[in-house]
Amino acid sequence: MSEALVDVDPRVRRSREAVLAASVAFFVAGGPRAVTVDAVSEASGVAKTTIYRHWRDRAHLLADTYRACLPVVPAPDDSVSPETALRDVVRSLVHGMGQEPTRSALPHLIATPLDPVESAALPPDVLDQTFSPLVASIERAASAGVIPKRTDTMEAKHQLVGFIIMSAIDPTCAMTNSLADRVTELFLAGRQAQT
Amino acid sequence: MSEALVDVDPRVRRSREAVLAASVAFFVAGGPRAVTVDAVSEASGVAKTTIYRHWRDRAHLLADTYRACLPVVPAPDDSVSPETALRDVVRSLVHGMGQEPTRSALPHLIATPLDPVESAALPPDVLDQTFSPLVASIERAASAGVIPKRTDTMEAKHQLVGFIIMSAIDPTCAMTNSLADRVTELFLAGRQAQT
DNA sequence: GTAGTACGATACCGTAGCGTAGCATAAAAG
DNA sequence: CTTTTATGCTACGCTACGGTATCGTACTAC
Repeated sequence: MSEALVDVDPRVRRSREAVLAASVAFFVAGGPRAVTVDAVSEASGVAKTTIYRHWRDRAHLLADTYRACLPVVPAPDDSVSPETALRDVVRSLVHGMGQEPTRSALPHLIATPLDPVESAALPPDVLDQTFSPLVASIERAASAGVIPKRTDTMEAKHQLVGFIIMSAIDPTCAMTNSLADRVTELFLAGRQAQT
Repeated sequence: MSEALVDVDPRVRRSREAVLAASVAFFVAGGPRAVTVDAVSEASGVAKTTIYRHWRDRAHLLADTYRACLPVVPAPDDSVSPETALRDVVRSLVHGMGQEPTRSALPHLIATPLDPVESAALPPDVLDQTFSPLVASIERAASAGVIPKRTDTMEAKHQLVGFIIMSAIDPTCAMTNSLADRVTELFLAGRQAQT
C-alpha cells in the first residue's frame, strides 16, 4: 500500500500489525462478538490506549479485521477465451476461499454484514466486490455465447458462489484447482444443455 | 407436539409462545448476539423471571430459538422415480429456505453453530439434519444411475445446497418451484454430461 | 368457592466490555 | 544529545447483560 511510505515509524507498523493479527484470530475463532478491545489488547501485547490511538472505536477495528479476512481475487484476463477466463476466476476464488484466515472466517464473513450493530463501520457491499470479477466473467461468457445469452447473471453467480462457499465451509474439502475445474465444468455442462 | 397434551395451562402456552416469537424476531434481526433476555422480556411482555422459569438459561432459550428458525424438510418419497424424488426434495428445500423466519435467519443459522459460546446448548449437527433428506436423494439417484455412480455425495450436496442457500440469501430472488426445478435441471444436466 | 400455581414487578449482585484521563517511559528523528 | 512522538500502565466511569430473591397478584382447575 502507499501508506507504507507515510507510516515510516516502525513502532506504528508493529502496533497496527500485532493488533490486526490478534483481532483476525479472534474473529476467525468466534466471529465479531469475540473481537473485544480488551482481549485483542492482551493477546497482541499492545496497550488498549494505543489501540484507540489507531482506531477511532471498536467498529473501525472490526471493519479492518473484516477486510483482512477477505480474499483477493484478481480481475479476469480479457486476452484469453471466455471459458479460460471463467475457469481462471473460479480457480482464484476457490484458492482464495481455501486460504486462512478466509476459510475459517467464511461463515462470519457472510453473517457479519447482516448484523445491524457489528456492521456499523462496514461499507454495505464489501462482500459483493469480492465476486465482481466472477460476475464479469459470467457476463462475458454469456455475451460470447459460451453459455446461453439469456442467462440470468445473478442466478449463475448464486450457482457458482454457492458451490464454492459450501465446499470451503466443509473442513474436509480440499480447495484445489481440481475442485475449481470441476465446479466450472459442471456449471458449463449444465448451462450448455439448456435449450 | 406431544407436549401440547401436557401443557394444558394456557398461561404457560401463552408465555412460551410470546417469548419464542420475540426471541426469533431478535435472532432474525441481529443474530444470536441480539437475543438478550432483557430485550426478549420487554418485547414479549413476559417478565424476565418467568422466562427463567421456562428456560434454564439464555443458552437453552437460544437453542430453542435456533430450532424454531430451521425449515422442516419432509423425507424423500421412495415410491417415485429417483429424479422425481430429488426434484421434490429440492422443491421442499427451496420452499423451506424461502419461508420466514428461515430465510432472513439463514446467515445466522450457518454462523451460529461455529460460535464457541453461542452454540453452547446446540446439538453439534442440527443443521446437517436439515439436509439429510437431500443427501439420501442424491445417493439414491447415484445408485440408480441417474447420475454417475461414482458421484461424490458430499460434493453434490455442496453444489445443490450452495445454490439454494445463495439464492435464499439474495432478497431479490423468488424462492419458487420454478427456481427449484431449474436448480435440479442444471444439476442433473451437468452431472449427466460427465464421462 | 377454594387451593394451587403461574405470573409480574422490583430490586439486587457480579461481570464483561467500551472508551477516557493522566502520567511515566522508551524509542525514533534530527 | 535533544526533541518529538509513540507507547505502556493504572485507574476510572459507564452501560449492558446474565441470573437470583422476594413478595404480592391474578388466573386456572377442581
